[in-house]
Amino acid sequence: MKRASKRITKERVHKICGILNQTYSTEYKCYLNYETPWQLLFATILSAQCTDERVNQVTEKLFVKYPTLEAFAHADLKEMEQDIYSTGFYKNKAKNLILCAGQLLERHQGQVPDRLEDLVQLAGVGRKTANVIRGNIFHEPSIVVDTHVKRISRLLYLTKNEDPVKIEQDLMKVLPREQWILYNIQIITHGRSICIARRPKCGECPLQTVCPSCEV
DNA sequence: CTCCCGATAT
DNA sequence: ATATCAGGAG
Repeated sequence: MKRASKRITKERVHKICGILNQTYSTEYKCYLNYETPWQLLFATILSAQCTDERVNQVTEKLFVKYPTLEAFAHADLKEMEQDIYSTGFYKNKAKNLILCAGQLLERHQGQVPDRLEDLVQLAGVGRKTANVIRGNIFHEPSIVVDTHVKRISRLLYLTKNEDPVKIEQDLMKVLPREQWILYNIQIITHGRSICIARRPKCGECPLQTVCPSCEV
């Protein structure tokens, strides 16, 4: 097959978005299960270096056992470590959940803040988690650079950077604003099903004609 | 930069 | 055995 151009042209970007929208869902629905904003925040904190499927298994029980921010804030550390054990990094995550719950109650009246500066001040919340909240809860156009977005955006030559902040800026320049949140959700779907980190299934990839890294 | 860290696929 | 999974903090 003819190698796709590495240039970031409007035509190639438009094609990429078109294929993604045609292939994957155009719903603003993430894969983490939650009922309230703070539950999405906590689920996202737990999702660091862990599959969202496992996070959902853990949070299903966790949000029943600890139904409120107050319950989290007053939880026993060792007990919560066991409750979230299988998500990995369980000591850090348990400590952060308890701390974060207290911070939400003290600083924000139990509400999840919408500003990036406030979100990243919370325990266990970095730029990626903050952008997930801004996109999914407050519907603020935002680019979420997770492991899939980083890997696949580089394969597509939409960025040459390694730094998540620079990748975020590159993608904001290139992608239409209304596509920002969708791009993230669709790329995750794509990264789990087709463009798998270990062994990308280029033969089954709908982006063959626009991906410079295509191995077909 | 290092450390945190279990579960799964290959 | 090793890479990878919706990263964040010191």
